[in-house]
Amino acid sequence: MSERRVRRATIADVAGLAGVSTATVSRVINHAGTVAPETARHVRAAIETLDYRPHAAAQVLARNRTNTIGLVFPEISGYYFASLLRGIAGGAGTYGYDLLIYSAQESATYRTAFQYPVGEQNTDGLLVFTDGLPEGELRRLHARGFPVVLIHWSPPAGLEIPSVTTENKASAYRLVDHLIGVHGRRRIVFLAGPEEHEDSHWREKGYRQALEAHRIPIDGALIAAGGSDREVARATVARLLRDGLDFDAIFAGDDDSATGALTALLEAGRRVPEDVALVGFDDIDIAQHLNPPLTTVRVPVEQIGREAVGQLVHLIRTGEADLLTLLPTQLVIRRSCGCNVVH
Amino acid sequence: MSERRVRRATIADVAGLAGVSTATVSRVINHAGTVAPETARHVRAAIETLDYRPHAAAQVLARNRTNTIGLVFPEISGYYFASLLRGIAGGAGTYGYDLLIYSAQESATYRTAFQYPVGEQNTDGLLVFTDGLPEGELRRLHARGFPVVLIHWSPPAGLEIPSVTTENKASAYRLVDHLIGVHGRRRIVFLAGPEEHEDSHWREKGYRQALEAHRIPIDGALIAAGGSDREVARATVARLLRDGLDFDAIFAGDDDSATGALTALLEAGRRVPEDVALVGFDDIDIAQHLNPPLTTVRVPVEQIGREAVGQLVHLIRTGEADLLTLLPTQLVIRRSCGCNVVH
DNA sequence: GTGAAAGCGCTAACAC
DNA sequence: GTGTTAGCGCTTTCAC
Repeated sequence: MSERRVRRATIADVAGLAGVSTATVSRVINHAGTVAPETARHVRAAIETLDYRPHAAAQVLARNRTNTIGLVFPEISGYYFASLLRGIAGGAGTYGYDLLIYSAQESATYRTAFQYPVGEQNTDGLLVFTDGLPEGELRRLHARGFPVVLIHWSPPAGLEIPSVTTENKASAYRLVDHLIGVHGRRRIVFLAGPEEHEDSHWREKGYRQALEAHRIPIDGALIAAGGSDREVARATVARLLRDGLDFDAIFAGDDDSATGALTALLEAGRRVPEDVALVGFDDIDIAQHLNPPLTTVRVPVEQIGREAVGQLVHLIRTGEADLLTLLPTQLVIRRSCGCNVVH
Repeated sequence: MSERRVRRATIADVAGLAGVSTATVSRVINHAGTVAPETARHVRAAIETLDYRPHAAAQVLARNRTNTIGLVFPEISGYYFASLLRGIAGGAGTYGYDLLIYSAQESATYRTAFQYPVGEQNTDGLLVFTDGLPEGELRRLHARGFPVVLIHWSPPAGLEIPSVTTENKASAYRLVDHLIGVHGRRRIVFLAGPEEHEDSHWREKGYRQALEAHRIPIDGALIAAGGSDREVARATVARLLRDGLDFDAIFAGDDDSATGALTALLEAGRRVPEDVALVGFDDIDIAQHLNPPLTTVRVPVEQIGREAVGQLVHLIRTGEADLLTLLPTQLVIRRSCGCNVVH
């Protein structure tokens, strides 16, 4: 197919047709200043006739605000991401901001420029998910006083950048405590995420504290890589099983990993939870549909997204925001831990 | 925390510091025209010193192109969405376009304006997923010759708008044919999606043709609502089971529904695939981790996203694009259909 | 209540 | 190889 483009109407065209000045048209568009009802009607009629849309860039230039929020993240994947984006898109909509997104994974190929595709030049503020931006860029933005809010990670040392995340440590503690206290498990595997994954770090802390509280010595052999990646978790658990490691439970770090761990367990003929209890973290949509349904911690992902937008908008408008927002979680007991719940 | 904003440098500041005109700075920024190497070095030094970033809106206004692609969709959810967005974000990056996204779910609250938050005023072209935009807006854009590409749906009658989707009917046919031909199933439930869900419509066509090919009469009782929503699928299958409907297989419409159907089946004590064979569509990440692993059709979701961007960019740049792009699928046999595959 | 006009920061045509 | 300058389409101040 092929198209011929139609010339777009400008504010001057509208003004001409309505027999008023561009200033008046602008007032009508923005519901600003005072315009006689009759005049306004003419203007609106002209807008309709010409199918006029204010040119966004021209407005931005004149107003000196973009009315746009930028979102940066390292990679797009999984249920978790979709929920977070839903919250962010919803929040942006609520506050009347547009959403410009940039995923770091796409960059390498073509970015030779000296700038990120999203930043001060095209947004009023940035939301950065986990380690979406290198420290240098973060420092630069901070030095310029450009509004930034972090999601699911903390600023580098010395940078006072607000961040929004969830109560990882205490929740992990409760989860592992449940495994030990209620189900008598003592050889609990923890699948740790990558170094830079802060959530995993705090969850491991909670895991360790729970063991200590029950006077169970920490066994390094039980802590293995696999958090935050389904396939890695699957491979890791398969390996532990092959190696004949003795364990009676797995805390998978997150639900995605739990999924992989479950597959490995079933493939090896282990019964869950009879032979090995399994718990995750996040409560992604699929958790309740696993077989057995997964015991986990519900993270209010969508709400985290909304809250982050709220903090950012506040920062943009007032220059102020809470340095740390910690959203509460909830233990979700299903069957994979050994409980026998009707759900 | 609180911030003080720093004044941003303009092209004039850079020109001043480097002792050249703004035109020269512009040439350096855009690698356009000719600039003496020595001069360019000075300019770059000035840019560095002032931490200068070209104001995006000013560039847009002067160039008369936004270099931005808009993405519109009705709702954000599931693995499918994440994969699609990954493809789109990747494609946009490859072609050097920014990505502005808008989810219809956010609108109602605050949009009183006469325009969608994404359109001719702030993008060079639009990607519209399923029924993300009402027909009226589509017609308006089309009338203006504004570049639009549809993903996973067709244009309303009479509108020649390019669309990118996948081979639904033929794939559904092969899937159901497998259930009948290989596993001897004859009472196959189909979980249909909502009316406006085109994919579901074509998949149902494939389902019907496969039955006909095997001379199995279509039984209306076997076609029930539930496609494209996990919870609806679960409830529907639970009801069919309660009602004592006789069936030996389920074609769930998509993997999300298959997940819900599986839960309902297991809760009712049915064995999959022994009592009831189950197949899905899409091959979302989780499909292989279900228990039993799900037999399904692999839809190249990420590639669909990339291809859509490719078509849109071509349309923007040349005014031409393919009216229909149909991406091929692949049957993925796992165990939920009754096959006994090592995977 | 309305209009004139000065920018907003940049690009690109043209002149030198 | 580089500078001058006229827009790009809008908002907003200041007059009237």
